[in-house]
Amino acid sequence: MGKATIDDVARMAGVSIKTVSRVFNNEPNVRESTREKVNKAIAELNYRPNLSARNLASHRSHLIVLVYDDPDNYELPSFGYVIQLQQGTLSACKRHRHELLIHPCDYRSETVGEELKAVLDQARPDGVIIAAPLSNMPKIVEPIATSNTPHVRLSAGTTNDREYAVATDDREVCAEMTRYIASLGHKRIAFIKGDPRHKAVANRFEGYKDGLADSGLQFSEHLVADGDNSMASGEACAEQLLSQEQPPTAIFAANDEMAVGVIRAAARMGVDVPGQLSVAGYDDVPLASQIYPSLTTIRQPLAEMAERAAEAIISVSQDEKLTPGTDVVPATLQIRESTGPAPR
Amino acid sequence: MGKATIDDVARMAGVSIKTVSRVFNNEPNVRESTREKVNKAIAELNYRPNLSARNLASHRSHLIVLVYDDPDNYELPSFGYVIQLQQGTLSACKRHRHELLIHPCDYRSETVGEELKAVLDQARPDGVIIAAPLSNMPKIVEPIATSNTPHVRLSAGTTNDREYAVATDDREVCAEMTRYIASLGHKRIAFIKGDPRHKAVANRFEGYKDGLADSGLQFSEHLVADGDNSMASGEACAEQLLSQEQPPTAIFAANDEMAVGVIRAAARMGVDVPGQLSVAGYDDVPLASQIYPSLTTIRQPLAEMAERAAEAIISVSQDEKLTPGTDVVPATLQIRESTGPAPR
DNA sequence: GTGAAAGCGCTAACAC
DNA sequence: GTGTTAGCGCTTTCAC
Repeated sequence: MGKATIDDVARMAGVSIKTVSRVFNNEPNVRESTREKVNKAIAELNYRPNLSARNLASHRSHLIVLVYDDPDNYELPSFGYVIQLQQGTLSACKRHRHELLIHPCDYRSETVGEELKAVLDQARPDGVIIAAPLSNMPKIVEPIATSNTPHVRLSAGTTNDREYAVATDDREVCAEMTRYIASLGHKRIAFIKGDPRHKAVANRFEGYKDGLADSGLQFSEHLVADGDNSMASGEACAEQLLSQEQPPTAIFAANDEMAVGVIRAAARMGVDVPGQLSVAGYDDVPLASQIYPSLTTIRQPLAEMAERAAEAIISVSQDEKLTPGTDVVPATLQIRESTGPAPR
Repeated sequence: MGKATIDDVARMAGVSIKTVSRVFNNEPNVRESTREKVNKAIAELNYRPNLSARNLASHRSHLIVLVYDDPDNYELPSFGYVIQLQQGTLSACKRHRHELLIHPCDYRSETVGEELKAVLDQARPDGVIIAAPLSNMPKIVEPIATSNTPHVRLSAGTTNDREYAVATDDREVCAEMTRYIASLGHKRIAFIKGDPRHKAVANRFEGYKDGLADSGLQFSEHLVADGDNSMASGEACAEQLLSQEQPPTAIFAANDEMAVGVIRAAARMGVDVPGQLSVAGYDDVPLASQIYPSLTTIRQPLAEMAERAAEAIISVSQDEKLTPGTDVVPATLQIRESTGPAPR
């Protein structure tokens, strides 16, 4: 009655439980005829090994935990973010008969670290996938890392060469965005750099320079400002850039937060976006499509990234350690209202 | 290091493991001073019981499975549905230290029943929450029922008196909507029925008739059209209804998709909404608040329904059986722009 | 190739 | 009140 145990199968097939275990786990050293007998019994009894028993004995849970920012704090547009992450993870899970446990968390909470530790200690998942922006928060990542659970960070700004991560080809797609802006007729395209500690952000700056070169535009230090990834820094940089004698007609910020800061600064200064100033960001955070004007930005292929992360975890749970390095998945432009033809 | 076991705690507190178990599970018959000693050791070692071991020994997994229609098959509007279900379930889970395993499924798949059985046999969750429309499909519900796992169906059209379920008062709220429309002065209020296979939809029609009666209006077959839940069918029905000699001044559709179809048809026919025609729907899909004019509709409290279902499962996993019956969570009218005073 | 025995970390049933 | 003894259903180790 759906409750067949390994003993039932062993009895029915006339072998020991160990042999059943071997067959089910595709281990070698089983005679073909024995394997068939066992498989027949498994099918007949509709046997499914009890996950808990398996986990307890083998330290493998066939469980993956997905950690992301609680959409409770947002509105509809962020739902797509969550669903994509889930779908990507699930497709890998289904393929390998793993289960997905979701764990949205509020990074503002004091106890979020404790909470995560509790989940990992209790459920002992085979691995954890940490979505951006949480993947960049020590408060989140550290408890997971110290719990010794294999984990994959998605689009982590900083990468540790000893870990495996999944990210997008920041440099290439930033070059593409820059070329797109140039194609609208802009000649003075500024860039706001992000926190220099984030390696990814450095790549974005390189991409911007590549794009300028590709478009036959001159790079100028006057069109570069140093932000720190915060909205406030975006505002400050925008003010600085726009109060020059030859202000830019477009500003490309290394992340959406800063880009939103630019839009706010422009509004305050009476600069029309996109009429007088085009603005672009990076990440396609939910807010990007909510503000007015909606933000042209770069969108990461979340489902595919999550899927790769899950695959990595699953493949490793059968062997040893996640091989260090970063898997790169291409990102795409999301053209919205904040960019338009150059003025005049 | 985060791997403290019950033995470690027992040793540290100078008691037996059974006493630790008792303390952790809040069982009675432990002297207060002992309890304190143990709790101190638990805190010091940061002890978390291993879920698998617990499950194996107690047949309680502290896991809830949420089953819903795979949003892969849909578009953005359905995401809110999924997120609400998840959030409702999660808030009950967090409160009781349970974990949530999600299982979207494609009801079109041949093997969906097998798949569900496999999940339940392996993970042995404390319970399963089945969201509509899957909660109405024998193909989905039956494998779960026969697996003997406690399950709660959300908004199931048909209910079995031996089971516990959570639903909305479709009929009552539809009567309420009808009365509301009548209160605006409308005398000819039409109704568009949905797919007849959905029992819930039949209830909506009954509610419409109740509402007419309550308002002293005559029911007329000429004011009823048969849709199939699609937007296209809403358009077709609207055309049919509006081209009568005595066209209705209000149309209440059994779901939002069809109501949106009505609005589109009206726009095409040059009928002003709500000036000449009031329109109402059911479900409060995201699109309802996005279109112009925004749609007056009925909102199901999905998160709350899921939360109740989870609470029921959790409370029962500590005792015996889900008490049969249907918990009714009231749906509410969302009055927006598409309804207004009757013309003239 | 196959099986017997020993546990994984917990809870249940029953002592004391 | 508290501890002891058995398992839960598997995998692991190691013997055969």
